[in-house]
Amino acid sequence: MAPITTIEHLGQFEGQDVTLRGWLYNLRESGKLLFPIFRDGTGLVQGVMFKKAVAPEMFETLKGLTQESSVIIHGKVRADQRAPGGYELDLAGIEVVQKVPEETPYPISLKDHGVEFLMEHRHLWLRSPRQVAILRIRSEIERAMQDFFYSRDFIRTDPPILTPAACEGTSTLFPVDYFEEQAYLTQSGQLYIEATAMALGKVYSFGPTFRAEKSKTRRHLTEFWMIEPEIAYATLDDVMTLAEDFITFIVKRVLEKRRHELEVIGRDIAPLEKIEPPFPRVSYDEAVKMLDEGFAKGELELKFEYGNDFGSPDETYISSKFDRPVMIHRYPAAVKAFYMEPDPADLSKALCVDVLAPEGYGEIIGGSQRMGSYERLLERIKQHELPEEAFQWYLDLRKFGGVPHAGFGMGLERAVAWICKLDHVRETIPFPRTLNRMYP
RNA sequence: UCCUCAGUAGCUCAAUGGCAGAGCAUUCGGCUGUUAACCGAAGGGUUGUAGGUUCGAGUCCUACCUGAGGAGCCA
Repeated sequence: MAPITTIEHLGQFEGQDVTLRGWLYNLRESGKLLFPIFRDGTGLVQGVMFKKAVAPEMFETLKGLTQESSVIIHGKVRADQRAPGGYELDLAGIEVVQKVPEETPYPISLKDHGVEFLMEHRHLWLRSPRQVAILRIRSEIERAMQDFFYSRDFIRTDPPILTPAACEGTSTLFPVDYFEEQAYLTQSGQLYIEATAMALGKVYSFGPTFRAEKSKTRRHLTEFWMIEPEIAYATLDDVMTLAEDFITFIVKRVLEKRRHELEVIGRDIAPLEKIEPPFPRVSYDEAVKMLDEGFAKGELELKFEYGNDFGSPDETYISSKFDRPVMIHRYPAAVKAFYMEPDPADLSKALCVDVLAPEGYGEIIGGSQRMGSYERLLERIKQHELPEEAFQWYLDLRKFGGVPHAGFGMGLERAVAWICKLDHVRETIPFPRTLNRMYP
């Protein structure tokens, strides 16, 4: 019995008989010759079957096979200049595991399809080479992120998904009936990992988060994955440097391990190769100057009003001026979250940072130094009309050995979309949840 | 919530207000090196829904439904 292997490892078996287990991706025929293309999740390989080389039933079996039928194939690996992957398989045998019925052919043909159709068949769309490549890159990024934090002695702590109260207002939360009580799906693990950071020093969390915003753009999902480090005795500068090293580490890992997948999706890797520290650090005030200049030159349609948060077009404009991620820091406290520490040099500003990805992908990281003072935090909670009782535990962190601490959160799907240069974040996650879609 | 665009065969799209079509997919036939193979044939339609204008509506008008991506908000 020939050894079982996968398409990505075929090169190790040149000249030998092997067994592959996968699916029929396409079938071309030319008279007495059949050219099936198989896929197995690791790649594509073309098989060749001459009518005279095999039993007549074998030839007819393959000839009648339909797209995406599952098959186990046996054949000899042969290097071939004409093959895109460098190898072909001279077929000796084929076992059909399940044949796709002719009356219900596989719906996703090799031609173009529209977004709605593909999303309706997401469970099958995932099989296409492009989607497989993207998910392999996503997996590599997930692994790289965690390798990065483990190599720096962070401990992973998992915050709850079900939470008792809103941390920034209820309008963007999904309510859940929790027995007799109202609960919500978390929109960030940050507040909880501030607590675990006080227990363990350097921690991170990685998990799903939920936003009920009615946003329908290429940058939004209602369910997305976020990785959040939180560090005791850290300042804004510390997390800005950490974010820079973090992004660089991830990009380098993808370039190292998933170069083939980047090729499959047609990603130009030159911009990724430029990702090196230091990243430009631009204060809010400096960024506003850039926007004013942009408006004066006619490169921006609307005049930016000082004190506002940046909109999407503003972020795109600023990031377009740099060839690597740009870190914008010290926004007006009024437009940022209640838990951010004020800048001692200008109390109207918050010690916070947004990292904007290059190539128009917008914000991928948001971080800050957290409020240290019990009294000031309590005042902010009251100002924002948040339920004080629900935040008692959070206030406790400032009462029992409070220390300066800081952290950030990165939206995984936006990072993957940028690294893969995708048009839409929906392709970065197996089953995207958007404003108008929960199926499949 | 607002703005813009789109909905015709299983899929991707055509059709000046005048006979609803092509490519792919499926089925049948042909081809010994095909690269989204190619060549020939067949089957396949409640033109998103409901009204309206008209001799006549896929096409024009109104409302609604569904979807898309942009604003706001955000990672």
